[in-house]
Amino acid sequence: MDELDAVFRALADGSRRELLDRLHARNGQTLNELCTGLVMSRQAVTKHLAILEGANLVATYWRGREKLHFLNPVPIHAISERWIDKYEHGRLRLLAELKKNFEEDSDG
Amino acid sequence: MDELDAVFRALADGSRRELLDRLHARNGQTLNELCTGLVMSRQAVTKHLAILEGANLVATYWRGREKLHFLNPVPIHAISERWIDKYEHGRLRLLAELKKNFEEDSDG
DNA sequence: TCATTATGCAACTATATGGTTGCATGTCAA
DNA sequence: TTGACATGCAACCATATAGTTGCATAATGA
Repeated sequence: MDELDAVFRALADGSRRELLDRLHARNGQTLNELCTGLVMSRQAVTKHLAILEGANLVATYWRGREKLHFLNPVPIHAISERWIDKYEHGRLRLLAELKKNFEEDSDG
Repeated sequence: MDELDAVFRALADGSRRELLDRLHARNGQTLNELCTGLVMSRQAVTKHLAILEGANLVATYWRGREKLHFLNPVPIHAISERWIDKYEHGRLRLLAELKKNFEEDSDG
């Protein structure tokens, strides 16, 4: 369960989700490439990427002096399967409960 | 997109995910019921529930002096559809890219 | 060789976060 | 009516987080 926690925490930040989106759009980018167009400093991006790496969402390897970043979709698949699906299954039932509750509420 | 951010942030904390799990197990619990068995104070639970409410993950209504909490599955469905699915679709391709990259790496 | 480029490391800062405690308010039931 | 119960509100605290700046290191290429 601790792996899930790292992933959820990593995904909590919008800048990190944007970095993932950029890698999703074009995989294997260098740090500098990922920095272009962002308002924050390179160091800030480095830190975000380190957190994504720590959550196994990004894998890296060195090509000369460049560090290439690759998206690893496995942890996202994991939270989808192990956590989100649980809520999706009972979704219509839960919605019905909510609705019923609000109806009772407005009835008095 | 700001709604997604609130949901991701709300889900980042393990205590909050546990509260959602408890409501998923039994919907409509009062604050006191949700507190039982947890190590933190009632006030801490209140704050967590407020954050979940702020992200629309939990809906509440009053019955006398008791506050009932209901799970709202819609935001979880939303992040699943609007964010996670995007990564799930290209998942095998992304994995293949990762694998290929590591093979090239070990080749030299 | 040497300047340039790509990145890392460390120290520092401001604010967000998760938690606490104490007291107030409103509802229920004897 | 009054005490107990369920919850809210506010102040406070320690730590985590997101960001910065400055300097160091290593690869590239002219």
